[in-house]
Amino acid sequence: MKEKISQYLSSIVEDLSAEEFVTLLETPPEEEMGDLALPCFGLAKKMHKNPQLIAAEITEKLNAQKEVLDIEKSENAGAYCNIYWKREAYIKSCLEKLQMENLGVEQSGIGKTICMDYSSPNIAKNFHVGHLRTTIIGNALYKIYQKLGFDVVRINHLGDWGTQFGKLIVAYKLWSNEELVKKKGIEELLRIYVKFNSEAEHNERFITEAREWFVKMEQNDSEAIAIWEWFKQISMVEFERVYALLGITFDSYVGESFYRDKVPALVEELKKKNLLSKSQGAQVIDLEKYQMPPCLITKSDGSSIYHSRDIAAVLYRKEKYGFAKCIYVTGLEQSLHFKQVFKAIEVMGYDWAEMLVHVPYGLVSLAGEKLSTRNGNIIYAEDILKESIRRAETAILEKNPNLENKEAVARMVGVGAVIFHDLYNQRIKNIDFSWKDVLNFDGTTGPYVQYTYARAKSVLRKYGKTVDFDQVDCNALADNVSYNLVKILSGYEEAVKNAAEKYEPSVVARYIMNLAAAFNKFYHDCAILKAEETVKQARLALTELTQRVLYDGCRLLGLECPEEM
RNA sequence: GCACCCGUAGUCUAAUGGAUAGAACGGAGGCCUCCGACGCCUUUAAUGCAGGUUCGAUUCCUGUCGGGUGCACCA
Repeated sequence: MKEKISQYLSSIVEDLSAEEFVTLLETPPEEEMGDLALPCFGLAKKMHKNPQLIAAEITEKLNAQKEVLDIEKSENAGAYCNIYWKREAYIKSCLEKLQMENLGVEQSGIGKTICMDYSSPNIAKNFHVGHLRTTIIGNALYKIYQKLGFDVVRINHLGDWGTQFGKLIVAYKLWSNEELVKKKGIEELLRIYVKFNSEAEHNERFITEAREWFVKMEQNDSEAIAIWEWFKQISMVEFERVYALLGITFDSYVGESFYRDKVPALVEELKKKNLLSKSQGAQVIDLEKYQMPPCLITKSDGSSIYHSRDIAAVLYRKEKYGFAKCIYVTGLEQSLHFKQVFKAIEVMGYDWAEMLVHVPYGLVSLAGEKLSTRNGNIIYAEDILKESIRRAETAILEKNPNLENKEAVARMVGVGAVIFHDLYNQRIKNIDFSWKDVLNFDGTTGPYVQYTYARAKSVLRKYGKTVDFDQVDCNALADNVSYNLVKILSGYEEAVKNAAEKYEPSVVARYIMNLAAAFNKFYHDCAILKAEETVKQARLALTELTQRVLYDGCRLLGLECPEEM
């Protein structure tokens, strides 16, 4: 319908195409101002006329074409030209679109592959509140791209290689043993890692030894590798528990260690392309031209480093998956690292360097302090999720004690609260972790959305029959409250596209929130089952579609929706 | 020192360069004989500062102040 208007506008205004009008037309800030607005400031320049005059003229012309354009009326307000749809026609087209495949969302990504690198926790460390962000944001983006038809490869690029494991081996040999690690698992690994770091502060020798052990690992020393593999297994068990709670899976767990034997080839390639220079014993790519510190490829002891492993990884991925885009979801503090890696790919002559995207998120702090394993300023992901589930259980016992599958519902609601809390604001914002905020179930929260869904489902259950869309009289939804709900529903596709374009799941989270709020108002103001038959059918149809979009949108974020709660 | 990110009600935050800056939490008050009150309604309060570009700036540019982060052998 908007296209039709744009077509017409371009026919009466010389210098502007229909496409330009589509981008020019905006949604008015207030409901009373109509459904579509054309600001005429820009036209004033081209036409050398007063913008208010132009708006008045266009308004008049639109009004003369009301029938053809499916509009109720057009009104002039200052330099704006406000357009009101014929509600019945508009509602009809919205409802039809939402009944289409994929809720009317165009699958523009079909045939294209996106690699997504997210979560990627470090082996031998606990999965904490910081890892939760990359995991949740990454998962939401994965679902969003998948919805748009992209073929998405979910890669958990495990932090399972590097000097830190040398440290761990040294620490293990000095202060631990097989029995202790078997008994206490990751807790013990963490204990000796912390001890190593504090001891190393006064003793340089420890660091040297750790580097030596890492060199041994890179040379496939059997003892070093055996210990490393054992530690890795212990960690994976813990990570999987968290992923299971979140309901998140990956397509590949190929971590950093996988690329250790691919760095020599990278070094050769760089040498051939004359990009490698020696600096203080290390081999680097000089990036001074680009106002960046050099990109380290091998350390002075010859071992690889995360820059080189990341470069090797992206070359491998391009070869294996032929991605149209490779997305990295990590903390903002790694911005420089990815700038260097992407630039390295570019100077190596790969034109697909522009397909690499860093999607950063803000830092998580605790009580205003940086998270730190060493001094215990840390909260574990599993504890947060479990506490939230407990909190949901308490709420259920209080509000709906007869509910069946309490445990399953408590998990959906508790986990949903944590996920939604992480996705509702722009990812770039820093978060100071607060139990109170995470465990809040009122207002703009996951449980609010889930509750709304359960409410809609409850109405449909009471009705008992399948909603018949052919019976719908769109005039019955022309009141302001219902109409507003229809308008929001029709914005689903745009929200999903927008989120994908900006790598920003919060766009979907906010959309879902708006939708839930609009439905709650509708539910409050418009009796559904008690309305007279024609109106009832129309309202049921609206309830059905709302419920579908809520469900689908929640799925995109990683939230599950219980039928009852 | 250099670079990057962020400054909006008491708090946490939204706003493709557009109309009266929109929510939530908190505070004050109201709505369950009525489809689920984890809901709805009313009320309270904000763009760090100074310039610039523009018909129009929360948004873009410059400077400044405040907070966060990063600057090669950790990831």
